[in-house]
Amino acid sequence: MRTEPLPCYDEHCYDQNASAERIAMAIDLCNDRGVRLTEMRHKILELLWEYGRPTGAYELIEATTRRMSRPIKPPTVYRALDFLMSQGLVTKIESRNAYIPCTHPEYPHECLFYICIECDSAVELEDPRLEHLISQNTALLGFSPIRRMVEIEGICIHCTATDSA
Amino acid sequence: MRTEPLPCYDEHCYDQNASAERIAMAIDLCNDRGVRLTEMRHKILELLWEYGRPTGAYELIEATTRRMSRPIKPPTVYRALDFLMSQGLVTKIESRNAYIPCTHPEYPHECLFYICIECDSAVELEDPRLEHLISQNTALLGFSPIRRMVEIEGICIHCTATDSA
DNA sequence: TTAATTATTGTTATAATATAACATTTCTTA
DNA sequence: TAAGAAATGTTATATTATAACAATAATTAA
Repeated sequence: MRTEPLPCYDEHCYDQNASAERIAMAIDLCNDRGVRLTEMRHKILELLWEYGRPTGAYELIEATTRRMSRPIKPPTVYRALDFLMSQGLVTKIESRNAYIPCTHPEYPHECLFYICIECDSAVELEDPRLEHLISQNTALLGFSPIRRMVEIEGICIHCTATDSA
Repeated sequence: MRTEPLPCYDEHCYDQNASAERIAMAIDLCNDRGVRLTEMRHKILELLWEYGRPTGAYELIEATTRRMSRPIKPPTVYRALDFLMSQGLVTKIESRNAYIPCTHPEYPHECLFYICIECDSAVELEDPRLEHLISQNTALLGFSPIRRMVEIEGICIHCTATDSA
């Protein structure tokens, strides 16, 4: 069972592991948009990058409580998560009730998550063909899409290797 | 806000609204597989077809309690749902914490759900291209998929018409 | 055909996830 | 600096789901 972050297979992604760079990007992005990445929001985004895997809200509540040496309550963390999601900085993995930092908040995108049920890693991919395919279906149905969730659970390459070793 | 069931756009689907036929199909399928569609499981599947939309577990608990004139507790309903999901008769809509009967339990399939955030309807589509696309990505990642969730939230054609009227 | 075994359901309690409502603090800007 | 807006703190509770063990029903083996 691996817990370290996995590399990103997206050509746009220069370094998925660089938590500090991700935070810097988030700060810039919030400045550009005129929204505030407050201390609480910052800390929670930072924690999510450190964890590098889908993380539950209550795990984040405990982590911020430890890190800030005072009790942080659920609404505080949920509100920060709502903000981060509204800015595309974080995505909720619905099938796990867990939150993961977004690799590419800088431009709008539709992503797929490949989630390993053994090591809990999640890889984010973008695939324009998926968007195309969904667009075709929505046109056929007369459906106006707003939010898309594509989550594929399975066994990642590392755990497959470990399992067979 | 519409609540009646929507037609199925899948060419394999001869009549999505025929709850009785769906139940008959489930009975046959369970017989063939040597598993038991008990009274409780039957009732809950029936309720799901009657509701015709993603339905929460606690809504089902209340409905079975009414229908059976005695208190049905959460574990009973959750266990029935687990069984129905294991047989492909029901799918959980993860983004809503809700359950919906599956249009095509008779053969293995990967489906997409188009969920209307106004009328709560959910249309199930199958699209082999999605499967193909995901297979390509999983091959690239060395990822072995087990379970796939594709949920698209938006506004359905009926609500779009109603909204603009 | 009954006893043993397994599968299912009942029951109680509680875990895990999330939000409502209102008070307080912090930030922005007039 | 005061007023208004935004964010956070706090308490309580809603919602979703499962653990653990008891009782019952169905199936199988003797």
